Amino acid sequence: MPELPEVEILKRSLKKKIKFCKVAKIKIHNANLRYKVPQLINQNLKNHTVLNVSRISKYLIIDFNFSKKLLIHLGMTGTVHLVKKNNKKYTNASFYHSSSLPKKHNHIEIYFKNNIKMIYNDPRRFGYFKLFEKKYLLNNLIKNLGPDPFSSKFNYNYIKKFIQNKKIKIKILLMNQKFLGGLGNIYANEILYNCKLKPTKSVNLLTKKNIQNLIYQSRNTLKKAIKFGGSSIRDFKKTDGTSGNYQHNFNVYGKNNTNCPRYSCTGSIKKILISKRSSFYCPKCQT
DNA sequence: AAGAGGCCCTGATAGC
DNA sequence: TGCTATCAGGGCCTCT
Repeated sequence: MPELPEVEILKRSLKKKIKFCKVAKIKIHNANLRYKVPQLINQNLKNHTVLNVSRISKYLIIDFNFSKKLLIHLGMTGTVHLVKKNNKKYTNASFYHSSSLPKKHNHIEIYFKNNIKMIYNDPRRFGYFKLFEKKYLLNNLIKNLGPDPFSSKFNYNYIKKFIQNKKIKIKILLMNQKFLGGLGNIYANEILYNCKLKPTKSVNLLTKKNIQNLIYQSRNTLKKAIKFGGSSIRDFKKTDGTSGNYQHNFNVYGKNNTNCPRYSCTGSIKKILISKRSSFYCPKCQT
C-alpha cells in the first residue's frame, strides 16, 4: 500500500482531525511490529497534545507539545483509522463506516480526550511506531533519506551528481530511498512509463532531457495520485474507511498482457522481475 | 559497485 | 471442500 501519495493523504486527514487533540491513553494490543513498540509510549504521550502532523518521505510524524515526536511507518500493510465515540460506542459518525472497520490486527489504539480514537492496523506488521527526541529525529532520519520529490533539492544537478559513476537500473535508483524519498514499486513503474524509459535502463545512459523529464513526471504522477486520494490495491484505506481511486488510472502496474494505453502505440505491457519486484512496462514505447 | 538473496509477517488467490 | 504453493505495495541485512 503505502507510498508517498497514500501517506500524504493520511497526513492531511490526520492534520484536520487530530491536531490539538489531547491523548487520554494508548493501548498496545500487539507490540511486535518491525521494531518492538515500547510500553512506555503510553506514559510518554499521555496528556500531551498533538501540535502538528507532517510527512517526510513515507514516514508520518506526529508532533506533540513536549520534546518528542512520534514517527510512524506503515510498512507494507499498515492503515490508520479514526473512529468517534457516540453513546459509549465507537462508530462511524463522519469518521468511519463501521461496517468496513477491520476486526483483526488493530495493534495500537490512541484514545484522545475528545472521544476520537485512532487505530493502527497492520496485518503483516512491517510498520512501526517510534518515539524520538526532536533533534535526534531530524539528524538521523532525514540524513539517511533522499529529498522529497516535490522539494527543490530534487533537481538536475542533484541527480547528475548522485548517478555519477553508477550503472544501476533506473528503477532501482527510483526506489532507493537514499536517492529519493517516497517512491515504491507502483509509482516507480508508473513514473517510468510516463517518462517513456524502460525500467532496466542503466542510469549512465540518461540524457539531460531524460533527467529533466524524470523530475517533471515524478511530481506530476504523484500529484495526480494525491488528487485521486491515493491508490487502494489490497488494503489502503483513507482514515474514514473509503478507498482511494488512483488505481483506476494505472497505465502499467498490474496490466501485463494488456494493450499499451498510449495513443498511437501498438505495444503490449510486459511483466519482468527486477530485484524480485514485479516491474511492468511497454517494450515498444519505453526505451 | 551492483545485484542477488534472505528475512521480518499474514492473507488472498491459484492450482491441484 | 481443503490442501499447498506463490505472491504482495517496504526495508533491512549479508554475501559474492
